[in-house]
Amino acid sequence: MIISAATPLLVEHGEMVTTKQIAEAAGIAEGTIFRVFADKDALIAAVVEHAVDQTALEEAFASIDAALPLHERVEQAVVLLQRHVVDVWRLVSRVSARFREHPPRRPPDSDALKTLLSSCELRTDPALAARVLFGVVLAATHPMFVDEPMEPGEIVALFLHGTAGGSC
Amino acid sequence: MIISAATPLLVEHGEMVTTKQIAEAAGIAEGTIFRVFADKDALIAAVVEHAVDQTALEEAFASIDAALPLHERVEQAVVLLQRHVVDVWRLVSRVSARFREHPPRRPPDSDALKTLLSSCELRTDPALAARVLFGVVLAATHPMFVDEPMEPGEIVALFLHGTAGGSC
Amino acid sequence: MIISAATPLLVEHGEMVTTKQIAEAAGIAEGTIFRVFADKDALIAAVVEHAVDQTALEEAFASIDAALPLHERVEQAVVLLQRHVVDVWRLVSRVSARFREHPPRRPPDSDALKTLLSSCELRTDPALAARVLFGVVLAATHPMFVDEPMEPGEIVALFLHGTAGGSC
Amino acid sequence: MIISAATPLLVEHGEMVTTKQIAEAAGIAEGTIFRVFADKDALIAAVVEHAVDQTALEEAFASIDAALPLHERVEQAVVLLQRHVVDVWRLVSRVSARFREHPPRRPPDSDALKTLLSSCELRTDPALAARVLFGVVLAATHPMFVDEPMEPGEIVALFLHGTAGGSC
DNA sequence: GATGAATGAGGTTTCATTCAT
DNA sequence: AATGAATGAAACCTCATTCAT
Repeated sequence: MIISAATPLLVEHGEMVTTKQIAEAAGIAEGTIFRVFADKDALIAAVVEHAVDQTALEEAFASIDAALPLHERVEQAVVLLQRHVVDVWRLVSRVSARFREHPPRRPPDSDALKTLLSSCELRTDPALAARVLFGVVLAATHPMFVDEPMEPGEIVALFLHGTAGGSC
Repeated sequence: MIISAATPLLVEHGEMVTTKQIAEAAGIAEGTIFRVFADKDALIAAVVEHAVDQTALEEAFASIDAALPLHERVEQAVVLLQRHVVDVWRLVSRVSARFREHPPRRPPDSDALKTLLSSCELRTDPALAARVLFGVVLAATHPMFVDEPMEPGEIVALFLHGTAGGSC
Repeated sequence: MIISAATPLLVEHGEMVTTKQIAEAAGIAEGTIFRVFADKDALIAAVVEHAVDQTALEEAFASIDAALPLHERVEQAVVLLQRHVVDVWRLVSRVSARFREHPPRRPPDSDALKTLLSSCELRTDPALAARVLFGVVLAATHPMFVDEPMEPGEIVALFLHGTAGGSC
Repeated sequence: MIISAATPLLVEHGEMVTTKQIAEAAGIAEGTIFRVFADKDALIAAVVEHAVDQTALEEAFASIDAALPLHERVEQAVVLLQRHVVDVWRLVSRVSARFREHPPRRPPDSDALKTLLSSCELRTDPALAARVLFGVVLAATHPMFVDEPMEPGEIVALFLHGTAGGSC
């Protein structure tokens, strides 16, 4: 599959990746790429569209049991977001220029995630909570920011209770 | 100055920016670039090195009055980080591939910021607090995540007290 | 039929025509062309050979009644040549390079036309007369030279009596 | 000069000529072509425009002495047209597709040639005379029609007196 | 026999880099 | 020192040709 072969190369090299590299990685001839995609730009667009397709992520959020205690629900959401951050946002940030006009739907916009976070136990509105959760996960997971991803449980605690509350 | 002319172009186009574009923006001839930098790669490296140079940021952190109440100190730090996020991390994320080997020093690594956050009022260690603060600022400021940056005061509240504590 | 589908395309695009275009016009698969012709060059050669096949033209010339008055015979020849010029020479001139070595038989070489013009009423030899007739027809008919073809009768008059003989 | 190097190649190969061939013939690097012309199409357009520029031809016609006897004037025009046919119309006919919309100015449209032929000694109007002269010259000169160009004097005689007037 | 997806050689075009001025 | 025309390697892309179906 061309798209799956191209994705890691696009993460690695950005739009500087060559069609030759992609063809080699996909085990096909260079010309074959252009039977499937009009040009290199269309291929990149397809890779990104495929990567940011959040159907799977949305379904995963939706399948989290709403009856669980808040911190367990959030922890499961964190695990999903961590994987997504590594898989997708490294790609998106590499080719962000092409999102000036039509930015992709962002994980914090997920309705299922907002539903998950619409608890009377939180004092913020769900949309803001989702965004903050994503930000903390990002900073605690993305290789641009940390060498090793943080543990989900630790992320949940920071998200829920903040950093204040020391011993003095 | 070549570097200052090249920086916004590098943010805009990533490494796909051409030396011709940079020369035009800098108001010099294309060939002159190569009297200053060995090749295009050296120019990009210099742009990034200049951008991530945190001397100014470090000094700004250091100049925050340690006698201020915690939330005011943090708010001033948030303002600095927001500016830095917009100015620098958009660039870094566009050319992140070249940081696989030698990643640049990240804002949360700032000693002055850690000192600022080494308060007994926080229950986390300063390094973790700095990282979380950066993550929240990033998610609340970067155009890839929000259309409009959030207010610093709001960010501080989330950082310090988290999202928990609803009315039930 | 591949050849008849390819002919107008070859007139339109010259040798730049693609085998894909020809296959589409002929309503067949691209690969089928190569079951019939060794390669694209052989197809073009066949198209040209078919186009310049003057059997029909020769027979038409031969069927002109030799008992008719000279100017009527010539006029019928002009009509035939005009059709031939439009149909064939637009093609030949587009691919003329391949005739450097083995040029196709040219209309003025037609034996029947020469016979038609071997009249004691003409002061030129038939071969020259045929060539001149063809030249006048060409300049008076080909869309490269005129917007609208001239009337056959007018062409005959010029051929027979030239342009001299004004009122002074 | 790129244009003068490209002209004979365009006559020889039509639009199938490669930019590599042109660069080699011009003794320059292939890339240099694209510093001068936007693309291959612009180069071809420039070659044709240069070739069909009839300023020189027009001036040459205009410099023919109007006081000369008609047949001498015409003979000088024939010589000019013969050279032009060989130089220019072989090129134009090879790339004629691009003249569908805006055909180049044709030699018979030359005002100076019409003036030259506006003699009371001719019974045709000058525009028609010019076209006929061009047609006869074409058929008597172009390598697509004759192996060896005919003598100018012979062409003049055919033009002026036609072919009729045999011995019976 | 016919098909059309796949191929890859080769065409057009770009662009980092050089160097005579 | 600065220039920018020239370079040519390499990028993107086309298309004649092949071959498994």
